[in-house]
Amino acid sequence: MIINLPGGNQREFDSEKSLFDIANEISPSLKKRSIVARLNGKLVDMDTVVTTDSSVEFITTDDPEALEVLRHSSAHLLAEAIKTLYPHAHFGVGPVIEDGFYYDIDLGEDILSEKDLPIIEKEMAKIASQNSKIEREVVSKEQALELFKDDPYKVELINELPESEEISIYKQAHFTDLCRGPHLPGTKWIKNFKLLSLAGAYWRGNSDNVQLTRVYGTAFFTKEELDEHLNLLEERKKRDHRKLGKQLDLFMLSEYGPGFPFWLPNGMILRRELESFWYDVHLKEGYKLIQTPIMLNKELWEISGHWANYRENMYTSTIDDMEFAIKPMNCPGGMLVYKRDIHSYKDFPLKVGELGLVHRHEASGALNGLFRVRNFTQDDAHIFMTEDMIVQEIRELVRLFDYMYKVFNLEYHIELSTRPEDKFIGKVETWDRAEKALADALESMGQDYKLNPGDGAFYGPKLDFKLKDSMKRIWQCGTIQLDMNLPERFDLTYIDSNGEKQRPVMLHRALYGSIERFIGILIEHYAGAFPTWISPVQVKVIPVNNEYHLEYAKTLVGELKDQGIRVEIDERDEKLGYKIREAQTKKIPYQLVIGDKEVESGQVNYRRYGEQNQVAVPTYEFIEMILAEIKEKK
RNA sequence: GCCGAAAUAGCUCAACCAGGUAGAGCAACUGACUUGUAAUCAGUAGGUUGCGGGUUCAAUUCCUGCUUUCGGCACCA
Repeated sequence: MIINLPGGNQREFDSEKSLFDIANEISPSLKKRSIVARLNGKLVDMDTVVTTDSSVEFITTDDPEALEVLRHSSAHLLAEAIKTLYPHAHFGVGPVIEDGFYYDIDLGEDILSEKDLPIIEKEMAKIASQNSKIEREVVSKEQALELFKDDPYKVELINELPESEEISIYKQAHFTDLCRGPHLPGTKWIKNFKLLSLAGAYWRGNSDNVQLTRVYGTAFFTKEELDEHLNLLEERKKRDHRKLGKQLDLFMLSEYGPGFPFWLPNGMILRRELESFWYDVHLKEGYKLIQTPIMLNKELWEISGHWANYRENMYTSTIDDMEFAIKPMNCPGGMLVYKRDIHSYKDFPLKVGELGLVHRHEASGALNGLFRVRNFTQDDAHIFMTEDMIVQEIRELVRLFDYMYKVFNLEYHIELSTRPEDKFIGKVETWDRAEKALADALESMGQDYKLNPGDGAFYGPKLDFKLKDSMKRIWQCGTIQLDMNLPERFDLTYIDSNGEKQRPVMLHRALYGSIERFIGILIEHYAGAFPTWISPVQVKVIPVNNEYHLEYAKTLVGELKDQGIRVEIDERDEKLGYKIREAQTKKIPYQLVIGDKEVESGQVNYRRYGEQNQVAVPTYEFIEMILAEIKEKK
């Protein structure tokens, strides 16, 4: 039997051997470090016996796959501990997730609270220290059903496994789980783990099903890595935009309006900067700007289809015996504007933008700071054109989006969502053409994207721009959606070169997505230390001694204000250190300390936020520098 | 919406487990100090303990309904 190893090496063995033995033959230390192995491309347990010529790659603790195995086995260990403490517990699923693992558990009448987590952890550690072997066994469906007959969730899973699939179970000490594997050779590897949180989670992710208790945890091979991860979690909490929003006086929320954010003066500056940037860019790009009403007659929403499809999320009001709805989207209003005029193919592409305030009644449990609110401003635009313009327009948009996101140093990836399986309107051929147009545009630019089959809106395929925040959550911000529905429903037309009426193609697109959410992401992205151009206060002037330096400081503030720089002076009778500390905690980009030296030389002494060194420059030089920085959006 | 947890001064938190009508730091205000890169000192004021109901001689504390927030789930045209 010949075993091919990575790097073109080969070993020959007379008889069948377990992967343990093979690793041992290569080197005892390899055996010690190996968690699982890739046998002919498939990850398997170390006690797997190899009988024929094969390729083998040992996965050691250094490989990323090993971490997943560790976490998967940690989930089993968690289950075993729970089973020990709560013998009546039934188990759902316990998979590995991005930063750890979880297990869904039915505890019957029992309720777990955070206080129980350390107790469970202790039990886990106790079991792990016994170093029981984790062993795989293949069973028939009947055996599996018999084995898990008291576990209703497992029975459900077993019954849904395809007949062709081999059913395996994993045994460790006093616990056996239905599992595909692979797993660690033994529980002794599980040393550095932590249970993090509890949550309710619907069985199989369906809200019609019962809710199980989900325990989240994480695990690493070394204590250092675990500590580092836990520190990271702490760090992320510090960046939480809700916390920073409070500290930096950006926005507030009130019980009187759950999900309706209030913008404070500092937050308004962020908004206004983002909005005026948006307006500038869009005017440059040839967009026309409009504003449509917040509230429109129910009949309009019947035409648009929102009344039938989106009513649950709409706020309504009856006025003069007529029913009105507050707009959850801007498009129907935009349609009315389009229909006001007769359009020619010569007008195309017609790009119409609107920063429109929409209201959506989101589920109470979904609300989350600025990330999920009930009223928000969409930076919407509708682009009307002929079908053969699609590829070119998409290219233009991807370029525009890329430019805007780069200004903020934001990472993103694009997803192409295609026709839903059953719920869609229009002809399949039209969908195919539209999807191809989107894909062609991306490919012609060499732009990578992920395919999201069946995830399109019912009215058309879309490109979503997903930004990653500091909590590693993915947020949909930008979106480009082809709409094959509204032009039809509103009977939009244009006159083609033959003088005949035609149906235009329409794109919806949003770049920030929602200004509120985008600001939330920026707060966390910058940890509240905004680049100068959007910073609510750009410069803080601090006189060393009011008696001698206040006058000069005030003159300086005047000069900066004349240049449009947002500057504040701290003229309180406090120690210098006190005022500096406050300027630092408010994360103001530049603090200028004005004392004798500056007054005498006509200079300023600045310190950039996040830096320790102080720089003395002539006032005009400082002004030139900061103006350039603002202009370049740094 | 669902599961679980929480709500005390403007902010961050204590007192609650074993009921006896709340305390600290920061911020605010007053005064003194007159300062060179992250907190000067002293004093003053600040609370219907989220809202309502119940148990009790007595409720911030125990029970309960509601509201909001947090962690998730579901949702997210």
